[in-house]
Amino acid sequence: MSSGRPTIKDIARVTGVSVATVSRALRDLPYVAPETRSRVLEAAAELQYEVHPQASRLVSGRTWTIGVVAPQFGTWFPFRALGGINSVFAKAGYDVLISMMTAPGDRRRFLQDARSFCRRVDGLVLIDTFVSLEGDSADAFFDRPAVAVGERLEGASSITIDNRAAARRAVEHLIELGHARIGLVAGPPLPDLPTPVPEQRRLGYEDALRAAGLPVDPDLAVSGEWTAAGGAAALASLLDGTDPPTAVFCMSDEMAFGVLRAAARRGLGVPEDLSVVGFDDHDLAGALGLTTMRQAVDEMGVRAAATVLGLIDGDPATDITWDVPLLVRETTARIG
Amino acid sequence: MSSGRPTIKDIARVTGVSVATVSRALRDLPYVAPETRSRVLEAAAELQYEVHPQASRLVSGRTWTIGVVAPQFGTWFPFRALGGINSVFAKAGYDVLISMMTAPGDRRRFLQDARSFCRRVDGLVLIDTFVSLEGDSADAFFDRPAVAVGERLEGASSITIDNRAAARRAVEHLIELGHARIGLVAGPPLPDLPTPVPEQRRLGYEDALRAAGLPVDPDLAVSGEWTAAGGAAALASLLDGTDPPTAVFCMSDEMAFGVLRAAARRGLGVPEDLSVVGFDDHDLAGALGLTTMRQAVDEMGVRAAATVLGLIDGDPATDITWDVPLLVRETTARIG
DNA sequence: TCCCCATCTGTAAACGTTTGCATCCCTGGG
DNA sequence: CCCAGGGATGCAAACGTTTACAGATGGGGA
Repeated sequence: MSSGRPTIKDIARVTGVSVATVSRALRDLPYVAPETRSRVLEAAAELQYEVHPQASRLVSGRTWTIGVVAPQFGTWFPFRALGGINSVFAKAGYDVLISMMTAPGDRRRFLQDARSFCRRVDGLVLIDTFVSLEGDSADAFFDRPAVAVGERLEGASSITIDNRAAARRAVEHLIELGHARIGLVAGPPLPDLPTPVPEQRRLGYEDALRAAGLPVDPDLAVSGEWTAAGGAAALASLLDGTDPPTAVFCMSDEMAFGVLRAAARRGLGVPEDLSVVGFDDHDLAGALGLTTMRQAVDEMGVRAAATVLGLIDGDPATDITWDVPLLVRETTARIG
Repeated sequence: MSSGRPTIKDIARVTGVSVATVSRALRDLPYVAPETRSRVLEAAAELQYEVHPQASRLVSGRTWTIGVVAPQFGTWFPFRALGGINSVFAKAGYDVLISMMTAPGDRRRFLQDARSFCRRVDGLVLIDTFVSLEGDSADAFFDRPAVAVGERLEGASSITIDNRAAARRAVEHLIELGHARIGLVAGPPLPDLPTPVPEQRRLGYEDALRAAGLPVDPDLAVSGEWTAAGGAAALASLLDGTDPPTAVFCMSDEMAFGVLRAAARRGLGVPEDLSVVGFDDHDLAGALGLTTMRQAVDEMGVRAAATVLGLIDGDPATDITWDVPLLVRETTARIG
């Protein structure tokens, strides 16, 4: 009666041993005679047997699944990270379950479903989720090994960057090149995603100015959407002001791309007339020659995944701060 | 003895009914007295009960999980699609399991694991996977409702675009503007990913030229990597030839971005000196003013997901060809 | 009044594994 | 020759649901 997929029972019948022995043989457990084991494996191959995941999971308690939570604000960052994360887990034999927050309303839904989502997985990677700001809702995550990338999480591991220091470094670079009027192209706080990132980068910008004894001119800081179009609009308003900047720091590369484009349309040469530095090292940044702060997202993803694996094996929680080096390319130059 | 998470049994004990009744009440099945149902629901809420997915899946056979397979060649396309796909499934109560092919070797691994991957899911979305070219390995996918996006799949549903016609349309646009020497910035066939896409787009390019009575000059077709850098390199070699083109069609927007950049570095004005049309409608295309063929990836994803849901409900398989309209922006102009 | 049927509920057998425990056999040391 | 002990195996009870089936109750039509 082997109507459906073969089960462990079928193998037992064929080889003449008990299901227990088959189970042990298949999982390389000790106390199985070599000859028995090979007979079992042979039969399994013959029948094209594959373990029924649900059954195995029910009794063992392990799901062999990792949950990855990612927002879809800005497609670039989370997907890149996902690539790194996935490769590690695939190699380790884990399935990857994703939960993306596409629309604003998704965040509430996500937090509500968090408990049941966690129940399906052995571990979690939270990308830019900022659950730490959610109070008790976040508790759901803590009965599983979890690592947050982009935020520090009490009771879990984390991989973060120092946004403030990195932004400061970017602006220092411009100051070193002799710029004194430096604009800030800021992204707004995201609706529905309580991230401190924009604020941190703004503070870094101000830190650099103050440390150099330069004034912090509110007219030089404008914000637009976190997109190329937003960056273009921001630059336009910056250039329309009296006494426009000779350089700008953009909170993201995508915004910087918009700035580059807007500058070109106005006939402004980059970097001769305007220096631009971005943040991220977007896939296109290299090809477009954008000077930027490199966030090695895929490597961070790999590391996050490895950390989860470690936590599952009982390693203690760790907080890693990832380095964000300045990458000088062709959009910044000494003030002419 | 409720040490771990509460089970259906706990609810049964608390409310004084049998587990069968609890199960029925929780799932909104008929033949449960309204008063009983409300008592059960109350108790479930009280205990913070949640169904144990593995147990439920074991017996019912449904996993409430959808598998999404995506390559990570070019981060843009698959992630955009994933966003659309995910939103639909989340709403319908399905988990989304992903399998990404990050490195070349991943493809073989993926095909080997296909059978067991399929076993975990109720349905599949295959993004640019081109399993149809794999012979019997592809059979694994066919015992589950599946929809392929990007290729036509015998025995499954599909959502595709007509690459040849779209490419032809792009080139026709250039011809209509008076261009006669039109370059092709082609992407190479991908290692490890047997896709007919580059070939199709090349044929479309040639179709347009031939239909207009223009010669197909092999010197005008160069290929570079599927990246902005590749596009830049391709344009360089195109311009270094004798009798360079006045317009180029790029097989992807990312390549077109590189072309734009390379043109600017050479002091070539776009579109005055060179017209450029891309393919995809990348996130950045709008902000950069790139004329391109719009592939509405997220909508395709949404549609693919909805199709899978339909297949699960017993709908017949369908093949959808998605429209790819020309989007005229600012990188193409009448020759002159 | 009787019977039938619809509604409600409970019992128990699945689903396909894993795993604690018991059993048997065999070898080697005393 | 006996016994200890470990290797190899089997038995059966879980794991937490779903679901076929059977039983109980009550109301309405003949």
